[in-house]
Amino acid sequence: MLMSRMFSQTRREVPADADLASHQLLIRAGFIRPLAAGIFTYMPLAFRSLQKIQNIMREEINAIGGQEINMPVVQPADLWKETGRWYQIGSEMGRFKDKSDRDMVLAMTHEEATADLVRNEVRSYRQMPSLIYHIQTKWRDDPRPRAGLIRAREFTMLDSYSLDADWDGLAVQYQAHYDAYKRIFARCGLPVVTVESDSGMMGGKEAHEFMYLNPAGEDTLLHCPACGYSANREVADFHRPEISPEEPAALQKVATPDAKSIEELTNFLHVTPDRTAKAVFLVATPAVTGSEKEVQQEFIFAVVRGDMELNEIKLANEIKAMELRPATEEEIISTGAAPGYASPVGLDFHDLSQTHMPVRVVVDELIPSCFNLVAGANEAGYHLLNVNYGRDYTADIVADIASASEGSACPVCSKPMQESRGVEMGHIFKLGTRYSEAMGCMFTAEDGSSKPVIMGSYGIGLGRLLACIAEEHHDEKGLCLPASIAPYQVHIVGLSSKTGETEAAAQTLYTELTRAGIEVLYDDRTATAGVKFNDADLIGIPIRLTIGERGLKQGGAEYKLRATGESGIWKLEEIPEKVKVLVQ
RNA sequence: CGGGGUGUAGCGCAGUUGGUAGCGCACCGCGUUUGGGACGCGGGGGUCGGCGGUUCGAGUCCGCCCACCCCGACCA
Repeated sequence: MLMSRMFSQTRREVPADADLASHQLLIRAGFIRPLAAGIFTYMPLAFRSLQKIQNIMREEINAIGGQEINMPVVQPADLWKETGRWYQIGSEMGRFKDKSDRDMVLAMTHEEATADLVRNEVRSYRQMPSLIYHIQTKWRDDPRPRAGLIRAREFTMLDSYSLDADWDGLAVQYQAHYDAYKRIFARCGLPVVTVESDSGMMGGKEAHEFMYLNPAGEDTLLHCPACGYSANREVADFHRPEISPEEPAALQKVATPDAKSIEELTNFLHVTPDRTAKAVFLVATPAVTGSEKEVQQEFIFAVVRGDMELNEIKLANEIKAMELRPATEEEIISTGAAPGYASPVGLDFHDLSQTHMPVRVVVDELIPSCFNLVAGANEAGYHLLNVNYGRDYTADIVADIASASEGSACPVCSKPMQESRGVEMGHIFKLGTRYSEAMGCMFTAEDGSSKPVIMGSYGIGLGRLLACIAEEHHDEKGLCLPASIAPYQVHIVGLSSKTGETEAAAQTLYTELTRAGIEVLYDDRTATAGVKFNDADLIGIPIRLTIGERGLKQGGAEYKLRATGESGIWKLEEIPEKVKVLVQ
């Protein structure tokens, strides 16, 4: 490629609206251009890198038996109504009507399309195991796109779908993806860690995420250095501390004016947060499948120890809620509780005339083993001392609903865990029969019975991957993408000379390397050396070859490796061979 | 959706008490240059985010709206 003909231009200035290094550099180097919030054009350089990433993906997924297809982005809403996701998913889903007023969906993911395909194609256990995949556009109208390609609204995803006749088969394909994904990230030069995760809107049994550790990440991970346990905070388990027994003391009401928060309360009473109970109020919408009818919301009265945070994901999973939102002050009062001074003590939740909503009390599993906690008195300005679970109140559910945090005891080995931030690069799900049952994907088993197909789904976001690779591989001068995914392998910087000999030598080298099958970006512009060098650093092609009088005098070209800075002289005739060795 | 910020040339920005809109880079022409973002001369480029209001007069003051960015809520 001649740089004088390249469509994209580099920029000297840092774009004013980009914060993250990857975002700034991808724009400055001319890889991407924004069209709207979270919507980008991939320019020729990014397009080439993405194609290389795609080819790595194809090789790895084909190697585990994948067959590439291409499913539509625009889909009839009927499919999504069948699985219930039309109703479960909110404004994140792109919806519109076609000319005959039919509800349509912009695909966020392709489980429905896959299930529809499967129910029409798969009849027999003999057709499985099977694995189909595509690399396709997704639309997710994120409430807050940010960080350039890392959190976009429109993006390309590799998503594959495994089909099995039994659970053992799913386990095999799940593990195959786990391994293939690790190879994909390794080949792209991106370090990732795997963690147990929540299955979120996908549903299903088991899930893992592939995380790129980076402070800019939006997920919080817990990792045990001692035994290797790692999980997303959304689902991370932890050992609750041992509580030394105490004699339950008599309840005592004390005035605690203006002590609405745990911090104010502990300061006022001179106790530590672990001696208090924290009440959190939420309104839950129960999960539904495939039905449009109104569902009864319920009021959730959640209690965790004062030094811990409620984990809404765990809670939602525990009570099988589709959606949780904070309760309003009116709703809290209607249960008889006093906002800021609330506890389940002394409340009767059976009278629904006030709340119009059933109430469930859910307490964290640590609470029943605690003694003499401080809790709200359900009267503004007062708390109760010596509240004991069992004696003073009970719960409908006792469960793990608290978040693990830095230092929490590992659920496996009880050693303290560490917290870190990560970007979700890939997510794999054991869907099981969540979609096949809802959409009637049945096959005839060996014994003649009819059974639902057992599915798995697996995804990697391509743009996010490119952005994180850029995040990992850059310096103050620009990008230095790994050779496996760099848009070109060699960047020839052709300097000008009075005699024209450097131009001629650069042109010859360009032709020769291209003929040898090497991808070359040749800077043939009439710009000054500084401009060319700076652009080469910014774009970050792995091997830079400078053709100038200085090098030609020594019988060759100066090479410089972008990633390491290693440099020297290569004789012109040996360049193709040297390059081939390096980019392998 | 809540909080904060920014919208002026392709990019980065300035624009005072309200008085016909500027700088740097980029771009075009000519010339001189040519090893780390050259120089001279000349030139083109604007619905000052939009609509409405105040005013003799609005980039500037007021109101509403929109877009983009950041924090939070949210998020496979």
